[in-house]
Amino acid sequence: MEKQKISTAVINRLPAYLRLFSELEEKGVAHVSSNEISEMMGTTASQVRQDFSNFGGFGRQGYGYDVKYLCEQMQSILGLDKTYNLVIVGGGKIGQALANYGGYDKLGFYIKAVFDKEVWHVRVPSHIDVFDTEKLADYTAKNKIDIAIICTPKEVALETAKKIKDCGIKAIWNFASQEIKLDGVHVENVHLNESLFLLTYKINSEQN
Amino acid sequence: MEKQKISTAVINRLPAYLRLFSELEEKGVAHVSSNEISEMMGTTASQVRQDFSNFGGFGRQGYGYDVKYLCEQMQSILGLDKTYNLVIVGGGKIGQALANYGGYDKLGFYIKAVFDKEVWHVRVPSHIDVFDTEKLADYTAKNKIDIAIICTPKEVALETAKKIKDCGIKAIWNFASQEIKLDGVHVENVHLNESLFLLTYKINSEQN
DNA sequence: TAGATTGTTAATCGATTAACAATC
DNA sequence: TAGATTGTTAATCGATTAACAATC
Repeated sequence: MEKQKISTAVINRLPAYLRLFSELEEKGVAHVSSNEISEMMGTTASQVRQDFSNFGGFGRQGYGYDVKYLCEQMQSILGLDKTYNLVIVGGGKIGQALANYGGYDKLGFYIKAVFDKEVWHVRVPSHIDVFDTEKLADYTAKNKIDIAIICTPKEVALETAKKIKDCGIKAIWNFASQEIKLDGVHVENVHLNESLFLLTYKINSEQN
Repeated sequence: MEKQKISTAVINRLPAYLRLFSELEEKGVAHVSSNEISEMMGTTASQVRQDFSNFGGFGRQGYGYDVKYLCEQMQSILGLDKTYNLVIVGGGKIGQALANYGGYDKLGFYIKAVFDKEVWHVRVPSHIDVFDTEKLADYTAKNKIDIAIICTPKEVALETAKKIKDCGIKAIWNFASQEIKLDGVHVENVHLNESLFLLTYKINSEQN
C-alpha cells in the first residue's frame, strides 16, 4: 500500500483547479484540453498534465478532459463530496463574522456551535448554539465534530488548540495570528495579516 | 539601477520572520543566531542566511543578529513603517466584519469608508463613513486612499476591481472568491475557501 | 587571540517545462 | 485513417541545503 506523497506545490493548486472547472461546468463547457486549462490558469499545459498524473490522469488522448468528471474528481480529492460539522472556539469579532456569514452551509460545512468565555457577548443566528468554553469537551463527546475554528486572541490560541485536540477533534482552521503546529491534528493557519503585509510589500517594492 | 528580483518563495516568508522577531523583541531577547531562528521557524540556518542576504545581510559574524534591528528591517521591507488609508467596497457580512474588527488601526491601516449599493444595510463604527458605491470616484478624488478592500459578491468583483483601478487606487485586497488579476494594480487575493479546502484535503488523505 | 557565526559560493534536491511515443 | 491530445520520460530551471573562507 504505497501512498505516494504528493507535493504541496501540487496540492495548493487543487482548489484553483476546482474553481476553474466549476466555472466551466456552469458555462456548459463539455471538455477542455490541458492547453486551454493552462491558458486560463496562467501556467503551462505540461504542468496541468503533470499535476493530474499525480492522481492517475483524468483525460483521453485526442479529446482532452471531461469538465464534469474533472469537477467530480477535484471535489472528491479535496474531500468536498462529504459534509463536515464545525464548531467555532472564540466568539469575538472574527468568530461571529464566520458564524453569521452563512455561506458555508451550501458547501457542506455546518457550523453547529460557538464556544466563548462570555456567552452573553456572542450574537449568532439562532440555529447555532452558544456555550461556555468549559463545555467544549462535553459537547464534542455527544456530537461528532470534524473541524474546530480557532478565533480566540492569539495569547490563548495554542492552549485552545491543545484542548481541541484532547477533545478528539482531528482538524483545526486557525484564524488567530499565532502559528499553530500540533502533532496528530491537521491544522490550516489563515494569517490574514500576512496577506495584507505581502500587499504593502508589493506597494513599496513597485515591482508589478 | 539594477533591482534584483527577489523570489516569491523568499517574500512569502518575510511576514513569518517579522512575527517571530516581534515575539522575541517582546520577550526581551537581544540577539539570535541564524541557527536559533531556523529552529524556531522549522527551517534551516542556511535558508535564513540565504533569505537575509537577498537584502544585503543583517548580521555580524560571531554575534548573530540584533533582534531590534531585525524587526526594524523587516517592517521597513514590508512597508509597515508607513501608514495606509483604506476603503472597503462591499458592505456585506465580510465587509462589516473587517470594518468592525478594529485591529488594523494599531498596525497603521486606517479604514476610512465603506461603499455599498445599499448604505442603509451597513452597520459600522461611527468613525467610518458609509457611502453609495456610486460615490467612490468622488471620494477618492478628494481623499488619498492607498488600498481598497473588495468584499463584494464574486459576480461583480472583477468590474469592481476595474472601477477601483480607474479611481487611481494602486492596491487591492480581495476577499471575493473570484481571482483578480489586473495590470497596474497590486492585488492580493485572500480565498478563505481554498484554505478550508486544503484542510479537508488533509483530513481525507490522512498524511499528517 | 580563539570561538562563533556570518555572507556567499558550490552542490543537491525538487519542481517546472519540454519532448515524444502512445492512443483515443 | 489522420489529427489531436494525452500521460510520461527526459531536460531545465530554480530553490534549498551544505560547505567554508571571511571576520566580528
